[in-house]
Amino acid sequence: MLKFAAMMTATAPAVDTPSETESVLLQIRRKGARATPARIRVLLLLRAAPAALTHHEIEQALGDRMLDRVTLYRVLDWLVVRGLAHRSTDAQRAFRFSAAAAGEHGAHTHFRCDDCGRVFCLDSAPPAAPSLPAGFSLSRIEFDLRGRCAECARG
Amino acid sequence: MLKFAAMMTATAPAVDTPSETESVLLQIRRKGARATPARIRVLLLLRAAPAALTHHEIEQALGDRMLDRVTLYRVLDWLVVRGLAHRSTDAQRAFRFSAAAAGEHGAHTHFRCDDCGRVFCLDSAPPAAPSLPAGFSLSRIEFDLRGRCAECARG
DNA sequence: GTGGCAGGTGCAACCATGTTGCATCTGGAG
DNA sequence: CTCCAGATGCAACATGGTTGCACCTGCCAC
Ligand SMILES: [Mn+2]
Ligand SMILES: [Mn+2]
Ligand SMILES: [Zn+2]
Ligand SMILES: [Zn+2]
Repeated sequence: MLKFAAMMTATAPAVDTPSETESVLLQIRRKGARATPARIRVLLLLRAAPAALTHHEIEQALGDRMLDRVTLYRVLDWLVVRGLAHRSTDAQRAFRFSAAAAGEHGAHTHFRCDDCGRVFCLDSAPPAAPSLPAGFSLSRIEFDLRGRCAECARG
Repeated sequence: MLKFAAMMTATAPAVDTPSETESVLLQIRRKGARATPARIRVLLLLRAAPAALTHHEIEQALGDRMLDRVTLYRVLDWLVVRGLAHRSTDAQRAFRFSAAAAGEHGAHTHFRCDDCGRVFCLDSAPPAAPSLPAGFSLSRIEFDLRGRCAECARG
């Protein structure tokens, strides 16, 4: 599977432009918490990523300036609880994290690559819910498309 | 969460009637493999289960006649590879297994309880796929409804 | 029926992913 | 500048799943 470092340098502009950093810093402060380097760097990464990332991929991407493993888990949990990131579970039973688009809420469509395991967030709105058995209550719809991503299909 | 043993005795008829056993035995032999007690018992269980089960729940349900942990993993893998069972990943990042309905193929709708983690297979057909980015190839649609099941909503 | 053996099983060790407890450190309010 | 709630790092633990290898057994040939 593609290393995230390569993915980033290949497809994305510099991650920590002053404007992006400023935006992230405010996003964090607005939640009434400290804008620590750990949170800032991780949120910048997620916002620049073209797909949802695993804990491991984030570690790789942080490179030499690596955070403690546990701190990274805690930063990610914090981002999710505060609604700044999403967490989903991939086919390899690992969590994947993506930045929540500002103001975004509700259901949300994904494509998961069975080969490399990456999750791509699609724009198209998910379909409406069918009726459920009696007594069941619905809180959220997850509409996942599975197959191979362009990268993996090409290789 | 509800113990599977209780679930079974409460809702299902005897699991190993001669006809069911015979059917399962043939299903296995037709794949050109040995009909071992491990495979037979596990497949009977999956076919009788009202929802997708975790490795752990299957262990519990086997009770005193427990298989080795690893053997159970291998039996489940074998069933999945041969198309006799489905595997999905639940919100607690554990695999869940269900018997593949005979001759069934293609997409397939689920309800996952956020409380007890069980996966219920619904009958309704999933919606059609939206268009994908260039180069992506679709192999399967996963349409999951999340919320609380009747059991958990009541309690 | 009775071997023989490919395929299946058990056991021990291992790995990956995520969590908990606790001592230490620091962002940012005052 | 000081102070401390909140953030971090480190060690230990938990859970779910995998690998390696010796031993066992369903099932086919005879
Ligand atoms: Mn998403
Ligand atoms: Mn199913
Ligand atoms: Zn891929
Ligand atoms: Zn439930």
